This record gives sequence, structure tokens and C-alpha cells, in this order.
Amino acid sequence: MAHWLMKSEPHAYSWEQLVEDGSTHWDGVRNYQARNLMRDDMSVGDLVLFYHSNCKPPHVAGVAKVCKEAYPDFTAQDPSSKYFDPKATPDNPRWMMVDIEAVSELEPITLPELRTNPLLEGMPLLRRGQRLSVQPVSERHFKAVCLMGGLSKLPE
DNA sequence: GCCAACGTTGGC
DNA sequence: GCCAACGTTGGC
Repeated sequence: MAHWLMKSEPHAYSWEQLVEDGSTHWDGVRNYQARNLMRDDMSVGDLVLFYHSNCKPPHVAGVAKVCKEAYPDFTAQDPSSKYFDPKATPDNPRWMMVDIEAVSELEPITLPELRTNPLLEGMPLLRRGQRLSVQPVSERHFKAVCLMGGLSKLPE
């Protein structure tokens, strides 16, 4: 099983919203590297750190789980969507999404706090200029973040 | 609001 | 295929 981190701006879609919804389509990813990770490497049951970006301070807000493997992101073919991509067609949907569900709330762990934990050295999120909205996380790093957020053991 | 660090586009 | 121009992300 793999582990991941997925970013969302809380005003666009927040952890609280995911808890309320139970699960959601992770639509709007328009970066090939992130798409390929979702399409090729994500499996149902993988755990996800839900990260709030572009807010003060940025933080990890909870743990989610992949509950549906990658399938075409239909918003790319919807002209009324802000994620519309004229190059996406039924034959070549171009963009993919997964579904995730809320698993466990965490005490928010801020980016500065993450940076102070020596166990997280080398975590991609902490690299300068890291913009990828879907990132792999090692199991070791994943566990360390969960501990910081008050989880004594990893969710099933 | 600034700007570094990208990724994408398109002329050539 | 190169690369300059441009757009976006996201921390600060």
C-alpha cells in the first residue's frame, strides 16, 4: 500500500467539507505528473494526508483514503466547468481523478511544525519550490505526521 | 503583494 | 527540438 499527500486550498475544498461529504471526486488536477501518479500508482485503500495549501498557516488537516481508482475527470469535458479542457474528449479524456473518503481528523500540523521534525527530512512537501498537488509520501514520513497530529496508530 | 520555481505554449 | 514568453502555484 502506498501513501500520499494531496493539496487543496481550503476555500476551494476543505477537509471539513470532505468530512461533511464523506467522500468526493478529486477533480481539477491539471498537471501530468500528478495525473500519472493517480492513474498509475494509486490504489483503493491507499492513505492520503489531506493538506490545506495557500492559507495561513498551511497545514495537514486529516487522513483520507482512496476509495475509487483513477477514472476520467469529467469536468474536463464540461464547458461550464472552470476545469474545462477543450482538448479532452471521450476517446481521450486527458485528465483523471480518483475518489477519496475522510478517515481520521488530525490536530492541524502546520508547515513550520513539519519543518522542525527531523524525522521528516527529505519529505517532498518540504522541498523548496515543490508545487505538485499529488505527492507520494513514504510510510515512515506518513506515520510521523500522523503521530504529530495526535494519532497513536495508523488507520486501517 | 512579491517572487521563486516550476510547467506549458508556440514560433522558429 | 530549442527556448523565450507566459501562466500558475503557493510560501512568505
